[in-house]
Amino acid sequence: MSIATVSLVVNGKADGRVSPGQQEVVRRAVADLGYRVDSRARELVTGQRSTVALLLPELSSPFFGYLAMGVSSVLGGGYDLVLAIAERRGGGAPDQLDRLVGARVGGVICHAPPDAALRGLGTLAAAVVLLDEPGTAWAGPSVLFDLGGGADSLAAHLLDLGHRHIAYLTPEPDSPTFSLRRAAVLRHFAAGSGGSAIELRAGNDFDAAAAAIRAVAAVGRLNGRSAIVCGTDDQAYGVLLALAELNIAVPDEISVCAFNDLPHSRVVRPALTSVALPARRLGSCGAELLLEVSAAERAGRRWTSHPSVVPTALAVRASTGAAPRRS
Amino acid sequence: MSIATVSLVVNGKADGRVSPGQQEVVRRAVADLGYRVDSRARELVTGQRSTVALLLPELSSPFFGYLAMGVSSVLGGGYDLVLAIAERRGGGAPDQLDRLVGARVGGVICHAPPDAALRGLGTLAAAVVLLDEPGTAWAGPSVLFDLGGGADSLAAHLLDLGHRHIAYLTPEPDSPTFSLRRAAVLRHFAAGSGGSAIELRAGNDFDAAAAAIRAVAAVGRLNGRSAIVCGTDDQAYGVLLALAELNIAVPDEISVCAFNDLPHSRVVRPALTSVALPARRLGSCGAELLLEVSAAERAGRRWTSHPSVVPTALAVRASTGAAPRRS
DNA sequence: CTGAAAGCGCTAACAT
DNA sequence: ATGTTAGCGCTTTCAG
Repeated sequence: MSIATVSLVVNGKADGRVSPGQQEVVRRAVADLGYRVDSRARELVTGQRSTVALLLPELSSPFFGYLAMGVSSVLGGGYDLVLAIAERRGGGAPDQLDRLVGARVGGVICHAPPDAALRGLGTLAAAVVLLDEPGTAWAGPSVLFDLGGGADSLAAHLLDLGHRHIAYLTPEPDSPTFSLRRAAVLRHFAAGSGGSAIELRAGNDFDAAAAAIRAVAAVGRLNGRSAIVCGTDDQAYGVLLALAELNIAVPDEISVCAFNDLPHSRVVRPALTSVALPARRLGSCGAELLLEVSAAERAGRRWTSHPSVVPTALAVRASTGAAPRRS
Repeated sequence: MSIATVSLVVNGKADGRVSPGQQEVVRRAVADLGYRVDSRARELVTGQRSTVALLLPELSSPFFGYLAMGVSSVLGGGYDLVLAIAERRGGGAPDQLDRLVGARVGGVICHAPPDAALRGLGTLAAAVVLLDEPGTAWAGPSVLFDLGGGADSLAAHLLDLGHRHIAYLTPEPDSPTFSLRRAAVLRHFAAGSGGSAIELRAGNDFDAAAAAIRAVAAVGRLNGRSAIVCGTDDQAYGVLLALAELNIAVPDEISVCAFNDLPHSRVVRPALTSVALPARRLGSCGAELLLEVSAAERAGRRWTSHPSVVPTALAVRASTGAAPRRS
């Protein structure tokens, strides 16, 4: 039993080339010794790549958890998924990228890359797909949310309820997905159409959002606003917190809504009206796209196409109601 | 400039062995070509392992997100983190493990492994640390929450408020961490001490928990219970949902509390009293432990010690209040 | 100080 | 049907 024979058997290429007897012998030995092929050595000689990297800014929001599960589920048992969390403060993104090229990953799926990383991605010599990164210079494969559609539904809902004057709270640091959400909502409340909007900024977490609202309320800038629209659910939760403290009734005095529709939006009080952004599908579409792209690249074709877009839907709940009559 | 010289330079072992001139030449070439060492080939020859696997049951709860971030932050740039999600239904755990041994991972950090996986872990020939898996047959390195302490605080809080008759909702499928939480709470409400408890089971998500409560309330089994304790925050959110539907006031008619203290527990209404289980620390301690263990193994020593335990703390909020006078 | 050579664990083409 | 050989991209002796 030579070393090459073993290779043939474990790779299922032993069809007419190894006698059934030998095959059994090999199989038993493999089982007894608990032998597994060293995938690194295998890839070294075959040149195939069986690991894909998922590059995320963080993982504390369930949004990214769902996204990762979506990716994982389509990659399944066929690939190793390496997780790179590019926590902004660390600035460790370049490091992470270096590791990935060193590991010869077969592909990268990337959400909200720090700008430095975005440039580095080009160098990667691997298939790259970008997620939820609309309207950047990126010409490569990507999958987007239908944010425009979602924003339109949300605005229509608000307009229906009589809201004309809103505040828009947007996460900072800004990013393309956030600025698109903002622009797509705000254009429905442009001054010309009899509406108006003020813009607020705060970090993308409960406390920062709550603090921003408290500060704005303290100087009376919320007066005359009948709705607050937030870039993310997490911000909206903070807004709800602050409004409760301030004894401002939602939605009777002011309506609140946002983008994401995390599961928790059903259970906060009042339950949050939100544009559902199906993260899991974003991840699974991204992974499927990556697989296609890298297959195409391996076949020598360059892959070109418009971004895939995953649909969004407005979930209407108790946090939005009719605008109060202006006093 | 030979191939070996390059190796010396890029590995910083060129001290007195390569002339400064050559070093510069090499460095420039490396920069120009964008060359990175192939870490797979390197590890093939050196025998070192620079990737660790994180094995999780799912990622949709922020709990696991924080855990993963904790792991990632201590592993930092030094290791690749491969993520294996062993979604229970898939039963894909054995597959996942096979991949990991094939990839020759240097270590595995594991939370709530399916039983099949747990057995397989022994075979792994890599350092393994278990997280939040108390009192199993596992004798190896692990890090635990101080669940006993947390349960005691929670029970004391409830007892203080006059609660004697509770319902305990526990996630299913059961697991060691869940059964320990349950046992540690329930012993404070044993029949002998003038208390009583009924046990409820439901899947670990909002809807399953809500359905369980509705079902139990429908047959009047909640009568006489002044508090519901849940194994996880997610269950408690479902309970809150169901109770609101049923027009049962929390905490005036019935108190609700749980384990985990996810960030969202501050924003549900009423805000949830919960035992804080710092997931991020669990992850970072786990990663540190793994690093120690594998260093020890490499040095030939076997690593033995008691499990590390990360402290817990009770966060008291509005969902628990004085037990109503029994009618 | 530098380069040639061996070999890590594998696969694929080539002999036997 | 089986075994032998040549490398995949590296690191590490060991001669020059």
